[in-house]
Amino acid sequence: MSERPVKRGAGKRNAQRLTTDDWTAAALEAMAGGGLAAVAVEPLAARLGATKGSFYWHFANRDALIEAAVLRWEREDTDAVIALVDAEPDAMARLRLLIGLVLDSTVVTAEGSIELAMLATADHPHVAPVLARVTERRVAYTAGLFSALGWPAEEARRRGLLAVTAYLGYAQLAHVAPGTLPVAEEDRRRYIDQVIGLLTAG
Amino acid sequence: MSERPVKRGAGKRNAQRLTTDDWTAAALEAMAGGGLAAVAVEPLAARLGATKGSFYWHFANRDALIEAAVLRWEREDTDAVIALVDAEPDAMARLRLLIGLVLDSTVVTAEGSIELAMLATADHPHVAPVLARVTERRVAYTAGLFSALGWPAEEARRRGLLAVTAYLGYAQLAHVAPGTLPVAEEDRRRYIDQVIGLLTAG
DNA sequence: TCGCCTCCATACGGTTCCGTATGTTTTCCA
DNA sequence: TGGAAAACATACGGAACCGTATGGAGGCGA
Repeated sequence: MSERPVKRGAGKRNAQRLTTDDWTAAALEAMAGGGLAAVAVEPLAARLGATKGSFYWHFANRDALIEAAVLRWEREDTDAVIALVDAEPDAMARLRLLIGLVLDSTVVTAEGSIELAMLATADHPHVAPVLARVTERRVAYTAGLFSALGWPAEEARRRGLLAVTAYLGYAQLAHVAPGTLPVAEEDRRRYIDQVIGLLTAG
Repeated sequence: MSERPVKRGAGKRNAQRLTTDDWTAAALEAMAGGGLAAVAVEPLAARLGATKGSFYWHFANRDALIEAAVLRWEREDTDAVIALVDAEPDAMARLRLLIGLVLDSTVVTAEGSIELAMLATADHPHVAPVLARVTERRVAYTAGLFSALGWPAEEARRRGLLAVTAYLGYAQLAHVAPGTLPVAEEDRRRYIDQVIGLLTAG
């Protein structure tokens, strides 16, 4: 447990004055731990060593904080994997890298994932459009990978769709029934190889 | 919209006296619509045309209602598909039937699914064990299907795992980005055929 | 029919959060 | 260095919920 509130992004001074970024960072942190319901003004203020007076100077209301937080998440955290994978020149290696990265990410951030919290509140008016955009980008990118591997557009789309569902479902499994997943490193590797093999079969 | 509160299971009389089943049914209904947070005593009582006085006679507290509701869901609603599929004698036909049924179920109950609400509150002390049991049963059953199709145990396990993640992910996709899924009946059929083809490839 | 037990309504206190109103401190610049 | 503006604290009212306390209506057996 970190003693003081964790600063996100470029470290500001450790003074008392808070910025809007401090609040959105705390909001995302709270969201990762307790879902959207944990993004509550008064608890957040207490966690930051401040009061509501500070918050309501930076934001109009709780809803504005939520919107700013999820938009920040979309902007800063969702394209990281795609950017990393896209640096790889070989198409097949890109696919391998992508599958390996995302399946590993589910176990690393098993408890307290922001993404799981977003999925858990997908109906919220400010969460829904963000999730829709992020998801559509992922499907399009993954489908593009299969296109680059030589499959025709519709076939590539279906395989990309299956790949994304396999990731989303894996994240859910890691959350609700981690015992069903392969734990040993060798078993994990075999599972990933199997997924890649089946996704590129035929 | 149904005018009067919907009775779940065998229809009781329409009188004023409420049973514990009436309360758990209303709880599941509320959960499907608004998640676990919507399972609140006072709103539920209002929806049933009663007051909290009635509720606290049938249950010790809100937590007891939640536990009873999720246990009822596990008991009554989670093995329906397995029971249906298991009646089919041919193994390959069982797999086809299973995949078709579960992928169709995601679109039918797109809004207001109890299962999505459970996944969204997977951390709750009473929800977690139920979800874990249900998920493990599903993985085991699906792995069994692949075993019956001739694959060795570990290989069957991996394919069953992939099948379950494909379902869970599909349900999430249908919820957060339905636009990415095939809408036309022909496209849906092609996608299902593709999934089955890849799951049984090699 | 009398009293008991079941089932429910009413009324209350307590908690947690939201949002506003208003005063207080800090910063920074003219 | 004074004073406005920015950044915060304090205090309040209100909503939504939980849980308890208590009393009342209605069936049912003795």
